[in-house]
Amino acid sequence: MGSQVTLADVAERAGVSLATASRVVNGSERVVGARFRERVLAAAAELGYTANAFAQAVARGRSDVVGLVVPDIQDPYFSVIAAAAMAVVEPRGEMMLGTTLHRQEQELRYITTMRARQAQALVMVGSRTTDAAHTRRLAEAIAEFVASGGRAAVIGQDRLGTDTVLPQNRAGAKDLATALADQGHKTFGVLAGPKTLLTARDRLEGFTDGLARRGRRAAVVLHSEFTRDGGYQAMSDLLDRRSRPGCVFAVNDVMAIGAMAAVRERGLRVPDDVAIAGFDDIPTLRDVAPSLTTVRLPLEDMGRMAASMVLDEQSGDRRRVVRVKGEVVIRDSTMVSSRPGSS
Amino acid sequence: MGSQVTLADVAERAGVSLATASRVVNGSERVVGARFRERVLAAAAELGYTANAFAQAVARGRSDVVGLVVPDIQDPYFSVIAAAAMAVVEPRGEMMLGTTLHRQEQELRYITTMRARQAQALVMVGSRTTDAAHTRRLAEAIAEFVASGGRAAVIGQDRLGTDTVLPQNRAGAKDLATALADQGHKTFGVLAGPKTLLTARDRLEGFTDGLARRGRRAAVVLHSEFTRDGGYQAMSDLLDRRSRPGCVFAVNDVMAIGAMAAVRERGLRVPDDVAIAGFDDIPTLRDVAPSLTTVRLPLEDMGRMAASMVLDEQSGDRRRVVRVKGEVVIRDSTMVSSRPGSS
DNA sequence: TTGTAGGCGTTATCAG
DNA sequence: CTGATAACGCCTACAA
Repeated sequence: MGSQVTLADVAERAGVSLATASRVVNGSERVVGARFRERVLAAAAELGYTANAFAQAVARGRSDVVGLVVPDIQDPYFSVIAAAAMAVVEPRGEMMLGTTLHRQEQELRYITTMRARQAQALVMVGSRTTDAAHTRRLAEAIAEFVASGGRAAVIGQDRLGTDTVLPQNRAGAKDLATALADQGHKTFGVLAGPKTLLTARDRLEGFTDGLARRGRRAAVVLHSEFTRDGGYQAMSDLLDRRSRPGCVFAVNDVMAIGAMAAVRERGLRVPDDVAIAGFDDIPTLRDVAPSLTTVRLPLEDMGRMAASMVLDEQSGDRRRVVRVKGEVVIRDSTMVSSRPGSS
Repeated sequence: MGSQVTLADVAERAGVSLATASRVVNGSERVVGARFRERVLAAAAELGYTANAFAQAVARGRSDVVGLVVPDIQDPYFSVIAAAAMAVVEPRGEMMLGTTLHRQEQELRYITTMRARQAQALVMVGSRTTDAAHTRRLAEAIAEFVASGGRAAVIGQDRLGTDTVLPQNRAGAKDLATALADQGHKTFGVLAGPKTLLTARDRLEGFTDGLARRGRRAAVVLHSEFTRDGGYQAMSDLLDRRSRPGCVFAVNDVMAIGAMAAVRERGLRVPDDVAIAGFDDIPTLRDVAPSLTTVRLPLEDMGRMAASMVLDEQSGDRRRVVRVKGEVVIRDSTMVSSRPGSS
C-alpha cells in the first residue's frame, strides 16, 4: 500500500551493492569504508529509509521481541511488574503485550502467538490454577516455545517447568496471621478469592496455619473474584451477616481496597469497627487511608528479575526458581483500638 | 537455534506441495480438497507447526501489529486507556507496547520502531508540549509512518495531523472553576503541572478563565510534575506558605491524590482545612476518601475510539478530530463546610 | 573492503 | 484443485 523504501532503493541511490548498504545500516562495526558509509547513510536519510524488522527477523532467524502476558494491565499489581519488566526489555528489544483478562484460553493463545512471532523471550505473570489439564497444556505450549528457541520465565507458582519467580505466599500469610494475633486480634475472617487460584489458596492456607499457631481460627471464609470488586462484594456479604469478625484478611491488596470501600459505604470505620489487612503492598497503598496493613512483595524486583532471567542469563545453565519472601508491614488499618469486646 | 518446524516440513510430511500446505494453513477458504486438507492439518498437528508470523508479514507485505505508545503504563489514566484500546485490538492483531516515561526522544524512537515493524496502526496517547521543534519532528515521523502504509491516531492535542481524540481540557476546567465558585469557594490555588505540557496549560488557563467569570483569581499557581509525586510536592510547598487558599485545583487526578496525601500528612483535613479538586475521573478515585471532585473524561471510550479509528474506519475518508467533553463531578473533597473565613 | 548469490519461511501468480 | 516458481526485504558466507 504505502511507498515502502527498501534497502535496495538505498543501495541504488548510494551507488553501492545491496550487501554494502546492509552492512552499514545494520551489520557489524566498521567493516565498510568511510566514503561508502557516508554515501549510504545520506541516501538512507534522504529516502527516509527504515529497515523492515520482519525481513530482518526472517533473514536472521530470530527477533528482538519479548512477550509479556499479564491478566490485566489495569491492576496495579500487574502494571508495576509490567513497568519494571519494560525497563529492562526496552533497551534491547520491543515488547509485545498480551492481556488475558483472566481467561485461560487466552493464556494459551498468547503463548502460541509469541511462538509465531519468534519472540526471543516470554514472561508470563499470574497465578497458576488448580486446573491440572490446563496447566499441562500450558506447560506443553511453553515447552514448544522453548524448543523453538525462546526463553521463558513466569512469575507465580512453579508449575510450568520454566525459570520462575516464586512469591512465598504461604509463609507471608502465615507471618501476617501470627502478627495480627499478637497485635491482639481475636476473631478473623478471610476474603479468600477464587478457590481455583493457587495464589489465593496458598495465602488462605498460610493464614489459617498462622492462626492455628496462636490457637485461633477463621470464623468466616468467603470466596470471590481476585479483584477490587471481588473484595468489595465479599466484604459486603460479610457485613450483612449477624456477627462480624474483628479482623479481616483479604488475600490481595486490591481486594482489601474494595473491602474498605464496602466498610466505608456502610458508615463503619477501619480499624475501629473492623480491621483489614491485605497482601502485596502495591504502590497504590500510599494513598489509601487508613494505611493498609499488608505483606510486602518486592514487585519491581520481581518484574526486573523475571525479565533479566530470560534476557541476561546465558541459556546454558539449568532452570532457576527464585523464591521471594514477603515482609509483614503493620499499618493503621489493623491498629487495635481500646475497644471492649473482641467481636 | 531451536528446531523450527517450517511449512516445508509439514508439506513434505503430508505429501503435498508447499503451496497447498500454505493454502490450508492460512490462505483463502476451501480452495483445497478435503482429503489434502486433512492430511496437511494432521501433519501440522503432529509436528507442532506454528506459522512464522514474520515470514508471513514479509510475504504479505503487511502485519497485524498495532503499536500503542503511552508515557507510563503504571499511571491509572494511561492504563485504563491502554486496557480499552487492547480490548479492540486483541481480536484483530497483536499489540506492541511502548512506554516513553515522559521522554521526548522515546516518543520519536517508538514511531520509528513501529514503522520498522510495519505496524498497521499506531495509537499514541499523551499530551503534546510547547516544544515546537519536537512536535514538528514527531509530525514528520508520523507522516512517514502513514506514508509507508500505516494509520495513526493520537489521544491529546491535535498537533500531529492525525486522527485525534481531543479532550476539552479548557472547557472542562472552566466549568469546574465556576462550579467551585458557585459552591462558595472564595480563594483558589492551582497545582498546574509542567509549563510545557499543553494539557496542563490548557487546564490551568481554562480554570483561570472560569474564575474570572466569577470575579475571582488564583492566588497561587505552582508548577511541578504531572504525577502523583508532583502533586504531593507542590501541595507540600503550598502548605508551607503563610496563607493557604481554601480550594486547590490539581490539573489531574493523580496529582490531586498526591496533594491529598500531603494534606493528610500534615494532620490537616480535606475539605475542612483545604478543598481539593482534580481532573480526569480515573477509576482509582472510587477508593480515595474523601471522594474527589473532578472533571470526568470518558477514558475507556477514548481508548476504544482511538483504536477503532485506526482499525475500523475505511482509510479513504479524511482525518477526524473527535472532541470529548468533560463533565464536572462534585464530590466530598470540595464540600463547603460551615467554617468561618475563606482563607 | 566490496560485490555476488543463495537462503530465511511464506505468500501469490500462473500454468497444468 | 494442485504444484512449480517467482517474489517479499534482508542477511551473510564466499569470492573477488
